[in-house]
This record gives sequence, C-alpha cells and structure tokens, in this order.
Amino acid sequence: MAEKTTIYDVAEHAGISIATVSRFLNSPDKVASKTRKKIEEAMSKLSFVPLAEAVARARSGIRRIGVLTPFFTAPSFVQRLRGIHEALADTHYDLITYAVDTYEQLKSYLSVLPVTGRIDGLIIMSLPFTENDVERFRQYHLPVVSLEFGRPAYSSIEIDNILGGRMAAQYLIQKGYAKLAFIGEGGQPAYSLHATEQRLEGFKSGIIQQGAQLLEDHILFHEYGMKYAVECAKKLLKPSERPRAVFCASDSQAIGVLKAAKMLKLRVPEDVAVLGFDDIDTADYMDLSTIRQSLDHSGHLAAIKLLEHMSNPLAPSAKVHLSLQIVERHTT
Amino acid sequence: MAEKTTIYDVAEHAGISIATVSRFLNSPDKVASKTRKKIEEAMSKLSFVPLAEAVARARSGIRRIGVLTPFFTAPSFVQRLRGIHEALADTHYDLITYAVDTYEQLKSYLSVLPVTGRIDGLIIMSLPFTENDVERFRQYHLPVVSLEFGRPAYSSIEIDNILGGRMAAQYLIQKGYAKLAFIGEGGQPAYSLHATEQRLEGFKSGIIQQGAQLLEDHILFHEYGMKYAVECAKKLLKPSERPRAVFCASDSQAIGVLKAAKMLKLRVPEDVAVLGFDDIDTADYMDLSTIRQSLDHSGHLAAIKLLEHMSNPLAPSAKVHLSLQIVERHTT
DNA sequence: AGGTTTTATGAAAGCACTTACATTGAGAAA
DNA sequence: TTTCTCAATGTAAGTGCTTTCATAAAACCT
Repeated sequence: MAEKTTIYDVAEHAGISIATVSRFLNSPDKVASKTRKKIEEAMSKLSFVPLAEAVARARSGIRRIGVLTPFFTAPSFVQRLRGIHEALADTHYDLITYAVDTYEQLKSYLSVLPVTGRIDGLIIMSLPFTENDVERFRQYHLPVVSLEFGRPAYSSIEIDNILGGRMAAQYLIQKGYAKLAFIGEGGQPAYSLHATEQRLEGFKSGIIQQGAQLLEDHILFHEYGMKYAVECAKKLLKPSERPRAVFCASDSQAIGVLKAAKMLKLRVPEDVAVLGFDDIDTADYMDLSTIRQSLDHSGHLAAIKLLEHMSNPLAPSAKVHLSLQIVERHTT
Repeated sequence: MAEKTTIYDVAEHAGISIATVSRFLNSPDKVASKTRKKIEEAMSKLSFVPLAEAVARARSGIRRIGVLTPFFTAPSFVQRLRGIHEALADTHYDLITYAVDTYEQLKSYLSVLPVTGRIDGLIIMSLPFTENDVERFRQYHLPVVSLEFGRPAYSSIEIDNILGGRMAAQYLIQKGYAKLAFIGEGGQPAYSLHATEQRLEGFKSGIIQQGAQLLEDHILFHEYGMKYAVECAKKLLKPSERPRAVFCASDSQAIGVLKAAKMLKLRVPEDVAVLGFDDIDTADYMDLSTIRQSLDHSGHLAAIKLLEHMSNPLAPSAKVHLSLQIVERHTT
C-alpha cells in the first residue's frame, strides 16, 4: 500500500516548514507566490491529499455553516443569502445551503443536521421550528441563529411585521388614500410564518386607528407565484368597487399588481396606488414604493451573531429587531 | 465552535483515564464490565459522539459539490443555482457555494479547491479558467463541469452567444426596426467572459447580413449595476439620432433601458423597442421581449453531468449547447 | 540612512484520539 | 509466604494537521 504523503513530505520536498504548507492550504494569499509555486509543484509531484479527518481534528470543527432556506425562488431569500455570504467572505467557513421544499424535508433537516456533525453552525431562514428542535440543538451543541422567525430566549434576527403593517396603513392614509386593500400569500402553511398575517393584522389596526376603509372583499390571499399574484390582482382591481391603494405583503406580489394594473389599463398611482414590502432589488428597477426590511443586512447580522455563538458558546442569545423604513418611489 | 464533548469529558465524568475510554470504543472486551458500565453511563449523559466518527459519517454518507459563482447579485446566477439545487435535491449531496468577488479570489479557489478535498465535484458558473486549471483538476481527480464558459474537451453547458446576437438582429430587423443599438456590460474583465462581446459580434454580423444600421455611437458599455444601466440608456436615448431598437446583452440592462425610456417619456415599443437576453424571472413581470437561455435548466444539466462524472470517472466529457429562443412580449 | 510597520516564515503547542509501553494489584502456582 | 502471571488501567508518545507566537526579512516612511 502506498504510504500516505503528508504535509511533512510536501514541506520537505519544497524545503520549507509544514506550517507554510498548511497555510497554503487554508489561506494561499498569506504565502509568497514564489513559495506557493514550490508547494504546488511538490504537492502535485507527490500527489498529496490532506486527510480530512486530521484536518477536522486539528480544527476541532468542520468549518462549515449551514443555511436552511425555503427552496429559493423568492428574491428576498437570495438577498439574505447574499448578506450571509458577505459576512462569511473573509472567515474560513464554507456555506452549505439546504433548500427546503416540503414540510417533511424541513423536519428531517432539523432533526438530522445537529447530529451528523456536517456543520458547525446553522442559520434558519424564514422557516418555523419548535421548542423541541431548540432542545436538540442545545443537546448537540449546535449554535443556531434564525431569521424572520424566533424562539423565546434564542438568537434571531426579526422584524416587527405588525408595525410594518401599521406603517403601511399610516403612510397610505396620510397620502390621502382611503379605500385600501391587502394582498398576501396563503399557500403553504409551513412557510407562512405568520409574517403575512401579522402584516395584515398591523395593517388592519392602523386602518382602524385612522379611520379608513378595508372591505373584507379587499383582503385577498393567493398561492406563491407571479401568475397567481396577477390573477388575484385582476380580481381585485376589476370591479367598480375598486380599492384606491393596495398594500402587498411582499414586493413580488406588488409587482404582480403592477402588471395587472397595466393589463387593465389602470394608471399607477393615479388610479391605484401600490405599496410593497421587502424592498428587493427589483423594487428599485420598477419604481415600486415599499417598506424596506434590510434583507442583505439581516443576513449579515445573522451570520455575525452565529459566528459569535460559535466562538463563544456562552455568548448570550439575543433577538435583534431590525427597523423598517418606508421607501417612497412612484407607485404611491 | 460547537463545543463537542470529547473522550476527556467522558473520562473525567467516569473517573478514569482517556485511554480506557478509547479502549472501550475500540475493543470493549478489554475493559472491565464495571468500568464499562460507568463509561456507557457517562457517554450517554454527555451525548458523546467521537469526532472522527462524525467526520467519517459525514464524509461517507454525504458528498459535497461546490459551486463557484460570481458574487451573486445578478438574477441569472441565482436561477442557475436554483436549477442545480433542484437536481441535487434528492441525492445525498450537499451544495457549497463559493462566491467569487475578485480575480484573485477566483484564482485562489481554482488552485486550492482541487487540493483540499473539501469537495467531491465542482461546478464553475460563468467564470473563466485556464488550461492549467483543467490540468490541476485532472491531477487531483476533481470532476468539474462549467457553465457559460468551456474548455476544449471538458464538460460544459454553453450557449451560442454569437448565434444569439444574430438572432436578435434578425428578429429586430424583421420586425421592421432599422436603426439599432447595443448595450453591454464592460466592467470587470475577469467576469466578462466574452459573452457580451460574442453577442455583439453576432448582432453585428446579423445586421450586416440584413443591411440595417448600427452606428458606432449606438454601441455602449457600462459597469454592472442598475444605476449605470439607466444612465447609459439615457445617454443613448436622448439625442435626436435615437435608435429605433435596443438590444441588451442582459435582461437587467434591458430593464434599465425600460426605466430610462419611462423617464424620458418614450413609449415602448412605439418609440423604442427593447430586446433583452436571458429571460430572467423579472423579464416576464415586465413584459420584456428577450432571448431565452433556459437558466434553470442549464444549472440542472450541469449538476446532472457532474454527478455522472463523479460516479463514473471514465464518463466522456461533453459540451452541451443549449438552444436559444426568442420570447416575444410587449417591448418589441 | 535610520526607524517603523508589514509580510513571510518557522518553532512549537495544541486538537481528539490511538497505541505501545509501563504499572498495578489479584489471584495462581511455587 | 513468595514469586509469577495476567488482566485492567494509566502514561505518554505519536497521528496529520492548524494556529499562535516570535523572528527575520522586506517594504514603507520620513
């Protein structure tokens, strides 16, 4: 059996110390290019492959962070992912994305990930988990930070959806719109996360407070997807009893409304005003007024917090509440 | 770092030495049953899992695929990623994304990833690499499939950008537009990938063939980003010598042109027609005519091909050329 | 040139375990 | 009782790699 080549062999062959070889493996930019060349040469000559087990042992960790995310299709998830990536860019952590499609999958990941040792830390994005899961995370010492959903006494980055709804109401009413409507996503119960409902709740309460109108007929839910959004919006905008302004629980939906309005030859905001939620990249392109929850930033924060938990298991868990911000563009 | 319990903890808890614990793990019959009991007790109480075992399990059951992608901000990357994820969904592969920001980073990943054994297969997305890199991949037996960029005799999923450009020209001319313009992304040389240039080349050749007009002033490049796109489009659309139709090397840019047109109160397509490239999700929302390269599908294909290479190292490498398709909506 | 900061490197101390070797104390044989 | 085994356990030296710290060399600054 061929004797394993180790970094010692490589080091000897290249006439340098093992430390430098190791450094080359982990952060090549810290090694002079001249040395780098020598190492590369030696490694390829000896066809060296580091022993994963030894690496893991020496690092006492696998250096991987997992992200549990709804099967990414919604832009908002991508933006958060971007924030996470950014925060991890100059650490030595690899990012593994676990895209969740069904409730079963979610359950399975939640129970398996802590045990298998595939990751050193986990970010749960916009997905619900139970106190049981938390218990398991604790037992296996898996640090977890969640986004857009939280558990008591467990770190998370959240926004105040109720407040967001209220802000929307206040803003629209103040702009002079009295007959309001709401469009949200129904669909998958597992993912709903109350976020939509909370936004609606806040919206309602704001409306009551300020004395405007939100007819039952003007509260609509539809499945995730542009088609549905457009369809739904058409239904909303057609009748004579048309709302003056529509608040959507997400930008994607707002874009659907925009499209429907165009098809019905309605001017925005002259005939209907549209307000979204999220401020995804596209919102800017489309001049959509919306409520910004700093998506990139929230991902970033989650990653930072997770790193803290990982480097210091005693770090107190904390909930971060991101502030929301009305972004006025040309649809309101 | 997940504070793993070690055999030291177990040993301490059981009041014996680590060697005995280790022995218990490896050959339990060498340990007195009384001691054995104590160890078992301590282990279960501390929910101890030997690191090496965890590593081994993590490595044997689950393999890893890396994706090298431009720091993802462009929707087209995300869609391809989605396709990859989808293809991997019911396999036992974890997906690790490496977001590349600079040329140095790219170089570093390309040279280090094959060596470190962190991944079992690699997908390179829209990023250039050299024959040298290919050599290295071979040497370290790392299966690689690339997207939107290829190497001779190496598996990749590509599209014919020149043809795409030609299609654009043909289509626009046939629609009756004679004065044409082109907008592409300049910016980072590392990422450009010729794609833009090739599309322009094809566009030009198509125009020559059919005898239409493409003034030098009507060929513009700008940096990546919506701001730049809009700015650039404004410049293009302002003067009296305005083009009748604009072909953009990407949908994002086309959206920028749409926005600029709106700001300048130009009707689309009555005053200017706009044709994009990619057919990203948003294109549909915006009713943008475009040339579709099935992004999701290409990611999917790449993943499938990679899996094939991984399970059978002798599988012949192959280039897949995806076909392009004009999607006519309402901007042309 | 002189001093200071930066960068590249090596020495050596871990990491979580394994294992060869040493030690201990019982029981068996003398 | 003394000696000899031998099973049960501990000690400590590896394992291949990472990482901290110190140092030497190079790059910057007046």
